Amino acid sequence: MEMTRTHGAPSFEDACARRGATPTDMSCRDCAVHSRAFCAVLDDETLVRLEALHSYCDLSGEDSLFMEGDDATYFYTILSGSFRLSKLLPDGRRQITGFALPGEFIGLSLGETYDCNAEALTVSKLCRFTVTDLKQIGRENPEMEGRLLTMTHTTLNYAQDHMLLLGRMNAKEKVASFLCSLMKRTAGIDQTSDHISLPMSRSDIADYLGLTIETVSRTFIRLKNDKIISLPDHARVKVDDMTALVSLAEG
Amino acid sequence: MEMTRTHGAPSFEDACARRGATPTDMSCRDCAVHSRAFCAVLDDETLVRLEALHSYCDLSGEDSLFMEGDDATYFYTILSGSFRLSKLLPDGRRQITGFALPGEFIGLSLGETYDCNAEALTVSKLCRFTVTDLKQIGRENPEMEGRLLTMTHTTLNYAQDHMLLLGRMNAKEKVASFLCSLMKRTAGIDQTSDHISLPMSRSDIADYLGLTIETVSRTFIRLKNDKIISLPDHARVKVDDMTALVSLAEG
DNA sequence: CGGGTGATTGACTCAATTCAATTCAGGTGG
DNA sequence: CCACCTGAATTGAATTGAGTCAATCACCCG
Repeated sequence: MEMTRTHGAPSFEDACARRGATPTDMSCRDCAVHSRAFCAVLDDETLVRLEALHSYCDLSGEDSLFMEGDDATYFYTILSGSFRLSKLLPDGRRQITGFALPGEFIGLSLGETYDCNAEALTVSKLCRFTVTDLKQIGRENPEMEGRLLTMTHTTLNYAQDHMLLLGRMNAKEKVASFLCSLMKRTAGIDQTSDHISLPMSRSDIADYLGLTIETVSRTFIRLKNDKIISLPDHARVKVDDMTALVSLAEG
Repeated sequence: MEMTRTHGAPSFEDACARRGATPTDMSCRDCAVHSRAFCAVLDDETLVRLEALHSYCDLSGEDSLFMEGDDATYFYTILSGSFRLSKLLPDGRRQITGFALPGEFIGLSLGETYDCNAEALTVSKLCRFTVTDLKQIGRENPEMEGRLLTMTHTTLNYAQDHMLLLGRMNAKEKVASFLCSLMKRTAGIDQTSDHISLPMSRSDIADYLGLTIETVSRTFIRLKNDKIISLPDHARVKVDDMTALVSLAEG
């Protein structure tokens, strides 16, 4: 599986272990992402139990959390940072199926193994449970499955919208749509004025939108020439004409 | 919303009502799709209750079951036939996000309204519950949410594989991949020898694969010229070189 | 046997890719 | 502090795979 190297995933599943799980004495109820996370529906008593079962895990940018086919040992909740989830073809072509943000979970899978690759985009902190523990908690707390269902369904909705983008939009619409969704999704988490910050590389954007890096680059320039956005630097975008951007994004 | 006409969805949500719900006296336990459906995990007592709550609904090919934005009144399980699920851009461009087969459910949504269009491909029979009743059953039967979670997760997995196809495969790989998945999915339901039957039109295949009908047509011919498939008629495909087809499909 | 729809085929176009420089930005060490 | 290095991003030129447009064909169905 060395073709993943070409996408810069230097380390493995146990980046966590290497860095050491760093339990803190903060309670689950006070966790910054509690209200957004799967555990939001659990009662206080269960939360206390969770505190005994969880461990933490820190990654820096480009670290791989797990790869498709690895044994699905842990279930993770993102505390801070962001992740890219991807699938690969045998020859290395990559499709990023989504970006995961704080509060969201990663690593839930149907079988024994993970079904996608997960890599940190930035310095990130995760809270993890073993899949075994998670299943046990689920059995004892039926409301949790409902919560996981809702969250999985939200992801499915994103996936379906993204299929429409991949299959039926042109480059300009794809980029506009990407910028709009990035704005919407990060709105609640880190409001950075009117600038959209891009935590991912051009290559990530390309593999998310089904384009090449060259086309992504050219499309940003075209949107700039159309006076719809400005590009203060590589990692930031300022929206100058929101109406035009949204109307492009809608198709 | 008249652009949907161009995709041949002549009727509305209440095709059901028009045709009349046709309750039979068959019990849920004896239902042909019971073991595959969401209700497989419910106990006998609950199944008896379901029998009082459900109604049936018949559609013929091209009938629309519901459209994106319609009030999500019913939750449906497919008893026979097949459906296409799609999303539209305002100008009518369409992406088919998936095909639904007997045993699978359609119509589960996060909000008050359906989030995609659902149309019958063939004569079809559905079993339906009101969303209100379904929620009630869910509250009383926690194992049902787990079942819905698994089924939704399966759909999400298909969606992620399909994103890889849409974003990163060429026409030949897309068509090969489509034929392989059709073979795999229908294997358990209606085994029709070594012929794959295509219940959907070229236009449906095109909108599923993110291609045009012309390209789909040309690609079938190219696969035929490569001696990988034969085309006895428009609605059927015979696989002559499975190895080559699979290796194309993998990318 | 005509009419109509869906599928195929052909000729041409073009949006996006490919390949090849070039520029830019951030980090390092003298 | 600046020259150098490296990987990422941009830019340019040439290519091409899939799309568009326009017939034509094949098959139902009345």
